[in-house]
Amino acid sequence: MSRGKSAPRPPLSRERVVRAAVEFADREGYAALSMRKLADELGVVPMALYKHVADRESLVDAMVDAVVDEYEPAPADADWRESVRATILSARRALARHPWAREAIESRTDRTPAVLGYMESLVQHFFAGGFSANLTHHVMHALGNRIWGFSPEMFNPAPGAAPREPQLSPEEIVERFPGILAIARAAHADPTATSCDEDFEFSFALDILLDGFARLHDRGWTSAH
Amino acid sequence: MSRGKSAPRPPLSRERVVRAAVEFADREGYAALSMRKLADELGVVPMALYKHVADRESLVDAMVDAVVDEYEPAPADADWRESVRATILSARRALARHPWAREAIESRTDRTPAVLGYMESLVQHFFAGGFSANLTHHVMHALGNRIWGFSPEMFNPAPGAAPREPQLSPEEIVERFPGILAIARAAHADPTATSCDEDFEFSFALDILLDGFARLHDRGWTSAH
DNA sequence: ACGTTAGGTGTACGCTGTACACATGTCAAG
DNA sequence: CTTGACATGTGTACAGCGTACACCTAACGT
Repeated sequence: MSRGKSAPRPPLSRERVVRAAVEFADREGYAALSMRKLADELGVVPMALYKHVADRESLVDAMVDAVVDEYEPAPADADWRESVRATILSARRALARHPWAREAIESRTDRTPAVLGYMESLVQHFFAGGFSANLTHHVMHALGNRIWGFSPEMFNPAPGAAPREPQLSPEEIVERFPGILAIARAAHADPTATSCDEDFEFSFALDILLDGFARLHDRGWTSAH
Repeated sequence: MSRGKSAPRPPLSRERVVRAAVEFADREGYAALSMRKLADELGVVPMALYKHVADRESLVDAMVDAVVDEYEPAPADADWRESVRATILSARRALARHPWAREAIESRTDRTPAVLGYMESLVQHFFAGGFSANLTHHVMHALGNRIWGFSPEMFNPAPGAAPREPQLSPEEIVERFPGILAIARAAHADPTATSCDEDFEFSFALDILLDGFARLHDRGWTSAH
């Protein structure tokens, strides 16, 4: 009799699971993502997911891979500096589309092949610019998580999170943290602005690092291990 | 009669709870810490903790505060650069004593007064060096999480964590990630060494940033907002 | 002597990841 | 056509989590 059931649900697949997870996290945030809610989303019982992903950890791995897949390659004619910069800013654009990816990436301990591939591409940009393996090693460390297009939020709390406590009165802030207050105001032409231009801050720090790399490279720097 | 009970347990207090939590995390790791296990540790029922801390989040806040309290002030006669460097390296030493603090700090969204006080002290070092509020704002962003004494682990997986999958064969690594392999080897005089000198990498990146800050400061740089 | 309160207890709820046994539907081999 | 294997989805169950809420008990100020 086949089945004229109400919902002729397409069969699951690893790819469908991962895509649904990405969309769910885009919509509801990383913290809201759970195996059970994702199963609900797919109209399926939680354990069904485990036929397609080993566990939650490897699902997140796959989600990160999906983000990395969105990175755009650097223009072919660029020098090392432009290549690295363009690649990292492309990562940053992908991150803007998937804000949860920051938390996901920070929580990873293992590197998937896709992730290693991305890091390899950065390394090759430095090599193409004549960087030694030694210097490249150190500059990759110095970039750190910045290769994923994010730097830690210094002043802006995570979006959508209300402070847990009243914390401090304005008077106390003025008295105890005048410096923080001053620099918070100094960054904005509009002194009532509440949030920083994160893109600017990101490029600012990135360029300082790239400048430093260039200088070390020019003078043939190497660590004296 | 009074009570000659077997365990004349000292009464709980917020400080005792926090200290026990710090010791537990030192010993068992951040992931292992739960309200229930901590209560066990203190010979008390889980809900008893809630008489002293509002919830798990504010317990972690207090734990981070405890770490920040261990930071040592910079020598009084140092210039801005030495002061900042010494302060941050002091934070790094505290982090070495409390490895869980990295995860804890990364998971914070609100800043406690103690945390703001630490940031304020850094800001004041820059001010004392003649930095404008504007430049100080940007350099604080550029430092990012580095002010807490850590940079992201690029290559070393979290200590004590076994890889979940065999991942890739050595042949595949050689073929697909020659650059990563090269830089992994280049950093160590001993090519069989498996881990990086994280302290070196940390200072390396920190000094590049401080160099950059000094240069911008010397030329009176300001963002053209 | 008595009401208030601070601190510890016990129970309970809803949430999480996932182990395990089971049902079903598809397909290859006999 | 039958049969057995395999892939896929289901259902139940368990241990763990944070924490709300009602309760008890001991100490203390009046």
